[in-house]
This record gives sequence, C-alpha cells and structure tokens, in this order.
Amino acid sequence: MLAEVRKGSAEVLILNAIEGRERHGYDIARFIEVQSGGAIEFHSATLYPTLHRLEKKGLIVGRWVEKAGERRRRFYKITPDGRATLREQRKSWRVFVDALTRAARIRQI
Amino acid sequence: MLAEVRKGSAEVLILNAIEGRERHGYDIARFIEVQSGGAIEFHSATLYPTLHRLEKKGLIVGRWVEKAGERRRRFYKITPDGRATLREQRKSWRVFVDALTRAARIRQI
DNA sequence: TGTTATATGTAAAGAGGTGATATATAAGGA
DNA sequence: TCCTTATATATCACCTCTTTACATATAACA
Repeated sequence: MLAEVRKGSAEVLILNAIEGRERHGYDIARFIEVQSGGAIEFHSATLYPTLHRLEKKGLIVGRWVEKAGERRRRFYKITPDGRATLREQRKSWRVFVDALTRAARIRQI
Repeated sequence: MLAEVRKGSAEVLILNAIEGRERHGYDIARFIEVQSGGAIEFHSATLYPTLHRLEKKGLIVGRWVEKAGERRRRFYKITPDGRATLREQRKSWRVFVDALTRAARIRQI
C-alpha cells in the first residue's frame, strides 16, 4: 500500500479485480498495482490473509490449478454474495470519500 | 464514523477542523459531523485518544478553559508542525482516494 | 424529576496492515 | 554453471486505529 497505509480498502480492491474474470492471487496484486498507476501496492502479508478471509466469508471461491512444469496457483472467482458486497462497499467508499474530501478539504478548494 | 469504519482518517479531519481557529474536542466532533453532511461521526473513544496522540506528537497544543458556571473544556490549536502534517496528509489522502477510485471503480464509470 | 445536550475520559477487544521470514520453480544474464 | 529476478503462496509477531461499553459531571428543558 502507500507509504502510510490506508486501512480497509483491500477487500473492495480484490473484489473489483475479479469482478470480470477469475484471477490468481499474484495476478490480483499486479492488476491492482497497474490499475492504480503504481500508487497501491499489495504486500503478500496483506494479500493472502485477505483472500482467505474473503473465501471464508463466501464472497469468493478459489480452486487450485496445477500444470506440469508450472507453479501451483489458486484462482479465485467472485460469488453472488461477493458481487452484492462489492456493490455495497463501492457505495460505502463513495460516500466516505466524498465526505472526507469535503470535511478535510482534501482538494483544498 | 460510517457503519463500517474507515481507518486512519481521524487525524486529518481534526487538523483540518482547527486549521482556522482553536476549538475544543466536542466542538471538533460536531464541526466534522456538520462538514461531512452527517456522514462522519466521531465517537468519544476515537476523538479524545486521537487528540492526546496529536498533542503528544506536537501537532496540536491544548489549554484548559474553565469559566464559572460552565463545564471545563480543553481548546486545541494547530502548531506549525501540525500545519505541515496537514498538508502532507491531505496530499497523501488525495493520492490514495484517486488511486482507489480508479482501481476499485468506486464511481462505476 | 427525568431526559437530553454538553464535555471529557478510559479499558478491553477486534480489525486490518506491516516487516520479516520461509518455501519453491522458472527464466534470463554473467 | 551460478546468481539474480520474477513468479507464487504463505505465516508470524507486532503495531495502529477504531469500536463497544462504561464512567463522570454540569446545564437546559419538559
């Protein structure tokens, strides 16, 4: 994440990353880094526990894919519950971001 | 705060609230609530420890004001270090908010 | 007399992130 | 051939911030 970490954003970023198609963990982290223009970087210590937590909650499902001569990867796809949660989290972030922007003059109008 | 708390935003909100003039804790919380249109609400358990932390770091300074027939209040004003930190935190939040908005499609373009 | 607003505070618990460390394979350059 | 880098997953101890709940006290109002 940024130098000073912003908390609670890992879930919405991961859910968004697999909204369109399934991805494995490492790919999710790269995807987020690219989409954010390099501003958001996932540490493996954030990434994997968050994936496990999301799976435990039933928001994503993973499956191991092992091919000969390749490392094993765990691909995750979003569940219907995951999609509903993604919608809620986006809205929740939108409200918060707008409120913070106003209440802390983030853009110094 | 929102139903699901967004972490790490208390400091920038408090510093912003006393950027223009000194305020006491309870007033800071009310100010933030009003400025955010009611979206951000401070609990006393977030507010007071954060004020103590900011004072310990030298970003704000407090003084007790006691008037006859009134409750005691502690008024805080921002220090030069506090102003510098406020500038940095605003920038940091701006970068993060923009990155998150893009990387998690917060506004669902 | 009871409730609400004002005003400050702490303790225990939980959530979420970080730095460090670990393991293992494949690809590419010296 | 050896070393480094990228790929790929994972855990542990620690830290920071926030919440729920509790505590205290005064003033205003019904």
